[in-house]
Amino acid sequence: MSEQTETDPEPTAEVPSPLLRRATLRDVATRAGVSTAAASKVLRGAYGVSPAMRERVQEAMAALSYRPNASARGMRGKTFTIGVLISDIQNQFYDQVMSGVAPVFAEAEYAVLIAQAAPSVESELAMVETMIDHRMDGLVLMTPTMPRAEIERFASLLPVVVVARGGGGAGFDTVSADDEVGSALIVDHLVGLGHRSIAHISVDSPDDDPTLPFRARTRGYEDAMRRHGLEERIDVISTGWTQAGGVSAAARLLERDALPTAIHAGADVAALGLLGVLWDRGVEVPGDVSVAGYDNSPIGMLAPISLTSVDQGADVLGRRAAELLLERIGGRTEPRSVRIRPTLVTRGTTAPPRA
Amino acid sequence: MSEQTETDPEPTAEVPSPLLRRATLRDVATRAGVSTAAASKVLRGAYGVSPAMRERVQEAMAALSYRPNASARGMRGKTFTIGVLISDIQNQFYDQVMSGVAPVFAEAEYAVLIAQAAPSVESELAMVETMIDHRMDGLVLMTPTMPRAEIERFASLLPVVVVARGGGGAGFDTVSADDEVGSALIVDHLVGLGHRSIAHISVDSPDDDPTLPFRARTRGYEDAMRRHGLEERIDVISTGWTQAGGVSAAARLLERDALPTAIHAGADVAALGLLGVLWDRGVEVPGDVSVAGYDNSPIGMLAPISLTSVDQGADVLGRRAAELLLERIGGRTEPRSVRIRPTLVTRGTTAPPRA
DNA sequence: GTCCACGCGTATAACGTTCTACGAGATCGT
DNA sequence: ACGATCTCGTAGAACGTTATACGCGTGGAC
Repeated sequence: MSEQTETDPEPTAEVPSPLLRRATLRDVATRAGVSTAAASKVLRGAYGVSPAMRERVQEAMAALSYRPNASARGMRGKTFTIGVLISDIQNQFYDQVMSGVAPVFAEAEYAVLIAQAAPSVESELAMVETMIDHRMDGLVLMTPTMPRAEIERFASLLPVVVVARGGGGAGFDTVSADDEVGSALIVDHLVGLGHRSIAHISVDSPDDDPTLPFRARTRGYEDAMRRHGLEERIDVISTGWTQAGGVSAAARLLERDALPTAIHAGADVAALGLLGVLWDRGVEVPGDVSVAGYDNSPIGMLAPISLTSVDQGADVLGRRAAELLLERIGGRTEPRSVRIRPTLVTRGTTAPPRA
Repeated sequence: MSEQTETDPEPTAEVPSPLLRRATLRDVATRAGVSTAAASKVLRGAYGVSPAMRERVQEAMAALSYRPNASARGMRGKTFTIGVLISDIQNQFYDQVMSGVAPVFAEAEYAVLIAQAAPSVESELAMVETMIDHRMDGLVLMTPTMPRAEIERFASLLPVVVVARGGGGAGFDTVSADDEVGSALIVDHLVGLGHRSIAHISVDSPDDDPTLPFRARTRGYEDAMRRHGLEERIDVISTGWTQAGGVSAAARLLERDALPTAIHAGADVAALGLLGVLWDRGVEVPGDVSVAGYDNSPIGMLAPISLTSVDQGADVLGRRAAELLLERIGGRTEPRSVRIRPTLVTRGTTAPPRA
């Protein structure tokens, strides 16, 4: 609307109608008495700047509280922004992962923006496309359920790291806890307590990609059962790893003549839904039935719940993922695959079966 | 966490493509045999396109699976992207709000990206700046704790709607539940049960802006106490509305000679932390002390917790916020302020005091 | 027949960066 | 003394859109 005067006495008492009029690199350059190219060099820490010039430009930037326009940057160079895809933001696990991710990118001066996907492959794909539209410099995908081919396709466009879905990839990195091992930890623990009738809640999905967490954990459960000579007792209930999934699993179990003596719920959220129903029906935990979750979420630690679970080391997962992504942005192309060994956390919901 | 193993799968067959080579509007135009200006018109649904041309261009877009470059768009026009600031992503309340926000923007063909702030004003400011750097078309701020002047400043740059922090604003809209009323609902409920000794957990913060939720809820508590002639019994413990805040509030209370007969925890998360300690110490709830939360989060509904709480209508809050933001983007400048009446949800953690 | 409005397209200048050239001095080896 | 080299700085062309300003037929009104 009106022209900008540098000798503006009072910092605008009026409403600034020129939507989004922030200082630009050209403003900085003008104020510092150099070319925009020079200002850009200072901004990027590029070669060819004298200490004197750097000083002046930085001063001008501070004085104008200059902030680089990410859109403009995205047109030619980098945006210094990382995109994170989270499907189930409810799940505290991802929040814990983020607490590992955030400081690494903050340290490297990358901004982080999160895209929340609805629980469907289409939504995941759409959100990833959106992040690419915004020219993010790299992507962290939290337990994507999309086909691996799609992940490869994205990875051919920009650096990608997948968290909590193992198996490695040709063009991207993966960071995950070993779900088969974690699942076996639970079975071993329950068998060690004397259980033989152990049910497992899995996810009802047509996708049988072996790297999907629920496939891996179910495989770990089945292998462990076989290893203990309990092949006949393998008992998988496929609903879903949500609170609702736990509720319907409980309903199915309660329809039977007898409950199993232990349930490996696959995820804490599912265990919570399951526990809610059991408690309501007066089923005693761990008296009548032992219950184990997976993820070691903060809620499960609460005294009245005290859920036995498996810790995936979420923050470590997040930190390693961020580090790998930075490496990839730095130019590495050989894929890497980090696998963390999960640990069992024994609490009050598991105990020996009633004699 | 235990140590991890790192394996490197077979090296990449090849580096797939020149990073980020997607179809551009020019490609579309060439394929359709028109100018880029024409293609742009079709893309934006602007005036001056014949049905035939529209047809051909749309066909070309589909064939090339064209996606507009948000960075380029951001340089001149809009990015069709909304930014959401969430401070405490742990808190399920915001997830519920998002479930109201998302469909509205999806319908209007806006993408939504989330910035997660650490719990500090500096972090909030930095994340908002980041979103402006990316030339978002509008911002939804979830319970920002930054000074109102800062919000006004941002609102002078782009459309802003504030959720769950009331009071209205000069240059932005607000959508919130009435915290004073909600807080009074709890006090009335407890007094109705016969309680007279009712403590309240608030937030330890130097900021006394009356629109901050914790100020409003504490005000509501105090007013209600006065209204019931319990002015002398006003008892505010300022720690924080987090699980940890609940834990330290519990510690402070247990140091005393006698516990209050009821506690208005201010937030479900704080109530959970509080409950954990009480349960551990063998304090019976609601026998020895009644506890009420605020937010009506899914965890509190779980049978063994069964937390009395206040429902803010999170999804309605989210939907209205999104609608208001779209209006603002559409050109409205008069501020609007939506206030929702919260409702009490009575559950198992509140009961009459022991005679 | 002229005039003008209208419908439909195109040409082109931004937008704010990055980055490749390139030039002007200063420094240096011989 | 004289190129060769290095250091520090500038010019200017992208990048992919949007939006303004035109141009050019058509056809209706007079």
